[in-house]
Amino acid sequence: MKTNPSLPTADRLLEAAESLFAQKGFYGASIRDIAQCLSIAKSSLLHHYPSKEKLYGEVLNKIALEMTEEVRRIRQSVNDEREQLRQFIRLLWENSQNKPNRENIIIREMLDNPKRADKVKKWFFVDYLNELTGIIRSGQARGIFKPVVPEVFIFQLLGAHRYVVISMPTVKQFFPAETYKKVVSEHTRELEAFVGERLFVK
Amino acid sequence: MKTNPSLPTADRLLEAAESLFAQKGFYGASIRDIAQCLSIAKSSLLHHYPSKEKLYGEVLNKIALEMTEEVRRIRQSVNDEREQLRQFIRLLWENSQNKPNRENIIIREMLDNPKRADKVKKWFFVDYLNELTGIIRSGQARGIFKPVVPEVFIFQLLGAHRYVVISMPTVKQFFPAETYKKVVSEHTRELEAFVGERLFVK
DNA sequence: AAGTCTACCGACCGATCGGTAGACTGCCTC
DNA sequence: GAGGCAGTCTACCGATCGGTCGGTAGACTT
Repeated sequence: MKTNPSLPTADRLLEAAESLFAQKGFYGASIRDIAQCLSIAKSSLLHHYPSKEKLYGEVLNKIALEMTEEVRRIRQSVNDEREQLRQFIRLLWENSQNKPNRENIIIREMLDNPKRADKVKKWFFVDYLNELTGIIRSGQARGIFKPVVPEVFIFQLLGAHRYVVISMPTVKQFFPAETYKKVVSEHTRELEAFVGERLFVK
Repeated sequence: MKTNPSLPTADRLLEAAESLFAQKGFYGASIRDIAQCLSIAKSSLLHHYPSKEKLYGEVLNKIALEMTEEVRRIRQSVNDEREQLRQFIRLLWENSQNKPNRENIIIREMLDNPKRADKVKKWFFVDYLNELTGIIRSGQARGIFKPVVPEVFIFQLLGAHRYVVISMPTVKQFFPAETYKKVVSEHTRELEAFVGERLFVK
């Protein structure tokens, strides 16, 4: 794992932590390994982040802020909610290519959250989800979306996408190469068809 | 964590292991804790399963066999592929209620698999997935299903379901109680609508 | 020049990890 | 009754975990 050497140490640690937490999960990744990515001592990491939990929290927080901001930008740049969703699906796909760690960490967080969550007042991704359900509600108010339950629809859309993304390495390994190619090329098309048929009023 | 005391120790260990691996993942769960669920010593566990990896593998294998068998039974009991899929969705929902550990373990396995998989000849869930894509292919051959890519469709369907299931605890905690109720009550209805609109030829 | 701050280090801590060795116990078989 | 075997135990191992400690080098302030 390489990090950008021109960044401050604290930011490079966030990068390395994001990558290792994504690969191995909270328990599987050790702060020694994370520090080792920058060739610094573990105690130096603990100088920047007082505990492993805090470091993990900062990683989640950074991801959640970035993702929320991305959706807000889409909502501001276009008015039509149908186009907002199309752009959102494109964004999902781009991020799964450019920032593949995100999907892994988010899903791991959902799995581990019930055991850690009592310490957290507000969950990292509430804002993000509210932005997304906001798009649905707004479209429904204008009569161009069917009356689905916004939360269900968004969770299913995100699930359909993220599950495919985290499945990719497995598909690549255990299924024919042709199958893998088809999954990659047809995935977003299918997502768009799902949204179009299930949500958009004809 | 309680296990059924009338079962052989080896089976009770599988039960306990399934539960703990589901909750904490492979690294987060310790064989000490698993043995403690039965109030036996850790070395007694290692008498039944020679290593943590082997135990984990047995858990996965058992789950995969059960799930594959469930789908096979559906395929044998009804002929119409549309009805097979409807029953499969019902099965997904029932299992998410009765055997909530499964979804967690499967998703954790997909996340961790790339790092562990080199030791495995054949992936645990290949048969299961082939049964499911088989339903799609069979329906397409009979002209009652649209020409989607079977693998993409199945992965998206499974993803839409499993993501919602693993999100439930989080939704319950950070969203209004009413939202949680709506997600529970509308989830399978939405899945059925997804299949109906996206797959079935009208 | 003295004091202060940031960044970093190696040494060390208690706890826990997965796994091993050897002894004991009760049951079945010869 | 002897021997084997399955199942369980206590005791222990080396490795690694997250975290603390005292201290150092250098930049900046006053």
